[in-house]
Amino acid sequence: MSGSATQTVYEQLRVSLLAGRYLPEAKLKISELGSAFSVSTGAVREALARLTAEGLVTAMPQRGFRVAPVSVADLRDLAEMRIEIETKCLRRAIASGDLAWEAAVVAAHHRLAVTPIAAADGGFSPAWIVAHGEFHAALAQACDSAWMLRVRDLLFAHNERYLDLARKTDRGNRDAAREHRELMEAALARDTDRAVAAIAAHIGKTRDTIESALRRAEMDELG
Amino acid sequence: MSGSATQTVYEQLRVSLLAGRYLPEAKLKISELGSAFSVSTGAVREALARLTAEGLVTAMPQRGFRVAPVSVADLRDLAEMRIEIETKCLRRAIASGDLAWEAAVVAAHHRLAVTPIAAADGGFSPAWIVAHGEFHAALAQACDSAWMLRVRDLLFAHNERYLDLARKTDRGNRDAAREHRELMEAALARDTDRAVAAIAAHIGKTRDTIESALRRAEMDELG
DNA sequence: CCCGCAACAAAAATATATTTTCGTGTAAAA
DNA sequence: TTTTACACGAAAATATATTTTTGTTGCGGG
Repeated sequence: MSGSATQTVYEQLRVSLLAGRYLPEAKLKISELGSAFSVSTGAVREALARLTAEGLVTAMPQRGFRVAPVSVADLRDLAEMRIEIETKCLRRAIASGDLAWEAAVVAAHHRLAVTPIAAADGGFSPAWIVAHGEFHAALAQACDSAWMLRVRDLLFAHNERYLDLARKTDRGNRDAAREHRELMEAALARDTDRAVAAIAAHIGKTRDTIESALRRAEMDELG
Repeated sequence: MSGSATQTVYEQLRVSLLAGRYLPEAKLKISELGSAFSVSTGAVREALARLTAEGLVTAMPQRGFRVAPVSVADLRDLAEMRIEIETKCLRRAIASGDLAWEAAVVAAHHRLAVTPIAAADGGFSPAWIVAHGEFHAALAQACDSAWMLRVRDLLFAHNERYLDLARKTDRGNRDAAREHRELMEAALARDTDRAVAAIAAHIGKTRDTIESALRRAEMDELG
C-alpha cells in the first residue's frame, strides 16, 4: 500500500463514491467496510469522518453513516455554482497560464481523447472518468487562486457523483469529445470569451443530460 | 453533553481553532487533547479528520496533525474569494428574502450591537465573535442556493481564524459597528448595490487591518 | 386484529491495548 | 572534531475489546 491504512480506505471509498458504486442514501456499515478493506473500524470511521466534512457522506448521530443523497434540485444548484466558479477559474488560468500549463492541457486532452469512454457495465469506464477529471483539472490548474481551485475541486467531485447517472440516456446522442476539443482549443488560443462560453455550455449540457436521467430513474422507482 | 463524544470534541476544537486559541502550525497532540477533553484517542482522531477535510488542520502522514498555517497570501486570496461569494449571496438573499429573514437580520444585528467587543485578554470577546458570525450568516441565509451558502460558510470560518489577529491594531481606529449598521440598513431597504458595496468594503477593510497585524507579527518574530 | 412492551440481536460509539514509526541523543569510529 | 550507527523514548497508527444505543422480533394484553 502507498500510505497509511486510513488514507487508503479514504481514497478507495472516495473513488467508489464518485463512481456511484454505492447507491445514494445507502447505509455504510462500518464493520462491513472494515472487513472489506481488511482494516480496523477506527480507520474506517476516520475516513468516513473526512468524507462527511466533504459532503459525500452524511453522518447520523448514533445511527451511522450513509451515502449523501442526490436530487434534481441539488444537481441544478451545483451546476449553477460550477458555472460561476469554473468560468472564473478558466479566465484566470488563461490569463496566467504559461507554457507548462499549455503542455499539461494538451497532454491531458490527448489522454482523454484516446481513452475509451464506455465500460463493460454500460457506465463510464473508470479510466475515462479519471482522464476526464484530470483534463478539467489541468485546464483550471493555472488559476492563481488556491481557494478558487479548492472550491472548484469540491464542486467537481460532487458533480462526478452525478456523472455516471447520465450514461444511460447519453448513449451516442452527444459528442462530449467535441466539446472538450473545442474547450481546449479556445483555451490554448487564449480566447477567453470563447473558452468561457464553451465550458459554461459544457456544464449546462451535462446538467440537462443528468437531469433527464435522474427524472427517468425517479419515474422507474415510483412506477 | 449534547451529542456524542466525537461531536463534542469536534465542535470544541473547532471554536478553539477559530478563536485562534492555538497558534498556527502548532502541533496537536492526540493524547493530550484526549485527556484534555477526557475522551479516547479515537474520538480525537475522528474530529481531527473532519477538521482536516475542512482545511482548518493539516495532517502529516505518520507525523500527526498541526494547526493549518496562515499567511498574508492566503489571507488576500481568501478575502478576494469571500468578496465574490458574499456579494453573490447577498444579492440573492435580498432578492428572495422574506419578512422572516428581515426579522432575523434585525435580531442578529441587535445582538451584535449590544454585545461588548473587547475581551479581558485584549482579543475579541467570544460572545462578540459568535454574534458577529451569526449576523453575517443571517444576512446571507435567505440566499436560495445551498451550495453557495455552504461555500460561504467554509470561507467565513477560515476568515474567523484571522479575525482575532486584527484586534491588536484595530483598537478604536475602526468603526465596525457602523459598517454593520450600514450593511443591514441597505439590505433591509433592498438597495442591492449599496448593500453589495458595503459588504465588499467591509471585507476589504477587515483584510487590510488583519494584513497589517499579520505583518507586524512577522516582524516581531524575526526581530 | 392491532397496539405496546420486553427481550434479543446488530451495529455504532467509545475505551484500551498493541504495534509501528519517528525524532533525538549518545557513543563509537573515521 | 565530525559523522554515522544504534538505541531509547515519545507519539502516531492500528487493532481489539467493551460499552451503549438502536432496531427488531415475538409475546401478551387490549
